[in-house]
Amino acid sequence: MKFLDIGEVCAATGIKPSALRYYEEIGLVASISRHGLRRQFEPDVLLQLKLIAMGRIAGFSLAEIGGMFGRDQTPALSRPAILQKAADIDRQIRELTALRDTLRHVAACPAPSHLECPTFRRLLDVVAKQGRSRARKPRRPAKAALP
Amino acid sequence: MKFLDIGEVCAATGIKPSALRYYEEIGLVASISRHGLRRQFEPDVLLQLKLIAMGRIAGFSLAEIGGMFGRDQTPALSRPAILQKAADIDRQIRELTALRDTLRHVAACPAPSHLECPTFRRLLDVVAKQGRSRARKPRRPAKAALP
DNA sequence: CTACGAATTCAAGCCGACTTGAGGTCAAGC
DNA sequence: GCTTGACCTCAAGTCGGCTTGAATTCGTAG
Repeated sequence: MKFLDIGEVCAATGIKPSALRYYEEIGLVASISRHGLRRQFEPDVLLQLKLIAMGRIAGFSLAEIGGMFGRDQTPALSRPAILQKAADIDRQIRELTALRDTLRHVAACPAPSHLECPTFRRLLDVVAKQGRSRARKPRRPAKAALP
Repeated sequence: MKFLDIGEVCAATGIKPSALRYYEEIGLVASISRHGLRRQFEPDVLLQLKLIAMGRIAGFSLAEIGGMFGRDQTPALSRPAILQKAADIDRQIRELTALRDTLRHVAACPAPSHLECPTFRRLLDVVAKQGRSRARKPRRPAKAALP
């Protein structure tokens, strides 16, 4: 059984030990045993951490990520819920695309103030329309934080 | 001179007065005068706030957004720097696409544990390759919260 | 056998982005 | 002219996601 020492996991992923312990503390990953004090992980943890990194980049909280990919084999989220997440990401991709185009335009446009440039305003309108189409966000249920 | 009362701005954008004051405090937007105590804004602030919302969705911090689109007409960021941001967003889009595909696969795949599914692993590998090119600090976008 | 260095625990701290609460001010409507 | 309600200020609080620091425990190299 080749398990991975926490140090190896950190070296392989670039994640700090403290972060890894934190992930374990909140139940996002699990260490399988100890070597002395040192946590040992199954190699699969590397894939899980990759997944977690993906989720973070996509803007999901650790709690949401835990919900999407439960540590155990149970899917943890209903099929429709997962598809909803996928749709959310699609929307995010469209917005990012608009932002990217806007930035490229800003880099190219000679207008003195971008707010005066028609092309710029058009790009903003694109985003505005998408924003309008999406469902209303939670009415301050638990949180609205953005790190 | 038709200025917008803070209340109107909030109504138009869904942003809370407290958040708007915070944005002003950190120099992201500027109020132009007061009506009694009430802040008055130029109509352009609505576009600026749209821009800010875009940036937040894209995962940029308020500081970064302020750097990209300074309140005044000066571009605040060099042309290459802006293009670099655009390239970063392109990468982010690719990662989001991979995550979305992974989620859709998870919704469809019958394997007992996704870590055992070859398709799933292949998707992860796609992301892994991209991630290696440059580690990106994850930043959680704010969810729009209504009062 | 001892020293070393990496990992451990636990509590506390930090940053970003706001929100909340207490106490105050104001212009508009009756 | 008084009430009302939205806004004001300022300090403090919150939440997520870690990091840092102090004191400690190991396994391994020498």
